[in-house]
Amino acid sequence: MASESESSSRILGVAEELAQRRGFNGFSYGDIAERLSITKASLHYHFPSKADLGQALIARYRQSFDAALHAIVRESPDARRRLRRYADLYCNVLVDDRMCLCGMFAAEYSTLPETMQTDLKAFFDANERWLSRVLDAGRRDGTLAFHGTPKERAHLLLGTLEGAMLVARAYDGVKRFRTVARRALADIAAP
Amino acid sequence: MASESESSSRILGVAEELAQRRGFNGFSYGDIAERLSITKASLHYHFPSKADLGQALIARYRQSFDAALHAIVRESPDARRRLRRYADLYCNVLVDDRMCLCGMFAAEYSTLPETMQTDLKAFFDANERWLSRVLDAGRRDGTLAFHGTPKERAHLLLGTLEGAMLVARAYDGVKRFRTVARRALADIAAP
DNA sequence: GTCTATAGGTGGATAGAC
DNA sequence: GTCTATCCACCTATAGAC
Repeated sequence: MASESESSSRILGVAEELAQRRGFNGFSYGDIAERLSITKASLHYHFPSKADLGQALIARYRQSFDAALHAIVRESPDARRRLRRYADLYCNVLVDDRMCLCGMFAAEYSTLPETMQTDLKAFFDANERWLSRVLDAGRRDGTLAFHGTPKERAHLLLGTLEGAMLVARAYDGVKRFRTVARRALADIAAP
Repeated sequence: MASESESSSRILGVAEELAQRRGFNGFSYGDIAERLSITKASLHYHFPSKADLGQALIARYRQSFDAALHAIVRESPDARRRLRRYADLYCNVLVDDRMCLCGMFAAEYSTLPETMQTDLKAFFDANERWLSRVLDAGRRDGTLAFHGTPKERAHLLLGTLEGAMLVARAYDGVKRFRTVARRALADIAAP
């Protein structure tokens, strides 16, 4: 893993914002260059092809997501609290008028380079493994109650949050998202 | 409402497929022209700008969706059965390796022309009105059971189905979608 | 309605100087 | 690492002949 130069991480920050707001096919090297007041050629020095840039975006996003998940486990012992904080991660993205990076890339899936497709699935897999464990533990200790396997529930919950986010963005609807997310979590809380 | 020429509807058919698979920013007049063995200039005769094409796509999609919803109401009196058939609409899109047209456009929302944004919201509004009514009726006659308002539930259900679709497509996962959709519907079936 | 031809712009990407 | 300059492919869109 290359230790990131400051230039690279500034580039990734701008690219991430654009990708989350407009999609991978919705921004160009020109857009990034303009915002950073550098040239497109300089960008190609750091990320030779757009596929490289996209892969770096997913890697970075995943790292920060993983860190957030670890923090949740460390700081919140209760399963319901963990899920609420998980949903808050999505919410914080939405208030900044962004879509989840990987949800956005999922929409564009068939147009992405293979490397990005592979890393994208790995991101979702990691999310679902984490959710599965939290759901399983919560049901065992009696704080959660739901039908089906934890894995199935994890699929459902991930889909619900991504989908609620997707639709809410068209309505500038952070409030809408919050209501839906709370409802979804309340449904699996033990009575 | 212009009665559609045969050329126009053939163009829309191809454009719809491309839009559902690759997104509005993921296909071009050139792609359509190639598949229909005509020139790009001919396409511009029928749809002067890409915004016009996009608007026509949403209008057409909404018409066929509305027709399907009416058919469901006509043929299925039971609320649970109606919801199952509603989910089947999504499933039939997915098996063709497509995403819901409007779910795809929702991802690209901020890059779309204003006219398309407006029509997109109207599509979701209509869907949620229909779902609300079905959910409300089902709870009244005792076939469904859920917390919160029918409108809230409609938001949740729509988000869940769109999101499950979004993620499932990355896994070539019709089966995955079906499982998630069944689970979501089972959650609101009366015991 | 469909064509040829073309305009005017932007996309990702590279060569080579500094 | 960043620049200028440039390549070539592709994009949406238009003019005008048939």
